[in-house]
Amino acid sequence: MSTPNELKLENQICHSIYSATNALIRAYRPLLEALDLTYPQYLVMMALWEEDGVMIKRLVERTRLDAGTLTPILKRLEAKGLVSRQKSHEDSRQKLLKVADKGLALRDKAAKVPAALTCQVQMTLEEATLLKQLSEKLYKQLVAAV
Amino acid sequence: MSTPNELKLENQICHSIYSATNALIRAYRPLLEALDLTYPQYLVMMALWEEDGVMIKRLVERTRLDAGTLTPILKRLEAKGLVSRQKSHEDSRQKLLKVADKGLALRDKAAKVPAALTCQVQMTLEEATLLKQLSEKLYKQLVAAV
DNA sequence: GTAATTTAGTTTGTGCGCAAAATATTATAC
DNA sequence: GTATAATATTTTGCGCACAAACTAAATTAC
Repeated sequence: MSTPNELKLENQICHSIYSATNALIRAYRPLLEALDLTYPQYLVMMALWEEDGVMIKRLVERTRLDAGTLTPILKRLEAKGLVSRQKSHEDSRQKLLKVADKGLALRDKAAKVPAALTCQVQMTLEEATLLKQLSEKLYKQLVAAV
Repeated sequence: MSTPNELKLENQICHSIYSATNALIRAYRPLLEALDLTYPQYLVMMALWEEDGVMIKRLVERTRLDAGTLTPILKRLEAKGLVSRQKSHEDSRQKLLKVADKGLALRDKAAKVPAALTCQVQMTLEEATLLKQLSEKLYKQLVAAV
């Protein structure tokens, strides 16, 4: 018996998305190295640059990383002096995150990253937008399916 | 100065793809647990079910995982008795991979996974196909951009 | 035929990604 | 007001993902 079609690699949507994502993170790496950030760290910084002074719970929502993943990332960002973590006074279970001066200074450098990455991808704006929309749809359905 | 648009999370294509991929792997997890496989291990098994008796180099091409990632995955598959690894006689740098009986038996169980996963995603065939095509395009451009 | 290069695969070290368990604090029940 | 449950975060353990360094074998210079 030969391989059924649905088990053929070339028919796996997940394989395509999976390898595209890995390739994307790999493409970000040399660009982010200049900022001494990994991609997930960069995600967290973007979330905080846009909305500062939030709790971890909020970052979980925004970055879509889970809490167990965020804790060590935030510790590393704190160790680099980019972010501060302090107990909330209202609710001491929570931790308040703030971008430090050094973290804010990094934003200008970071602003060059998206364009540099885009250069490596010759997709039209329509294609890129469509890819984003479809990915969003997939994400939301999978999260809802729980 | 507020966050420039290109640094806003909602404008990050990569964030969408990244979180969609993570959600996808998470959705596969309970289905693959029944086979005692992780998603990358499942990828490797699919590659081997379809084309058996190959070298690692060939698996790197097919699965798009790198050699340093594959080595420990293949060791785990061997430890589970699903795959054998033996030195090639023609070229003893290479290792010949073969699906073991137990690995072949797993294919029938695995055949049910794709349909089960599809149930969680309410996308049309057109959307799914488009997502796959766009992911492929992105992957190929990023790999070529090196 | 030996030195230099290339190739196939492994090892090492760091950082996720996440399930499950643990900790600590707050809210709810009664 | 104390037991119980819920919430926020951390910890633990395992399996990638991958760059860089390494090992061993085969090619190629010459």
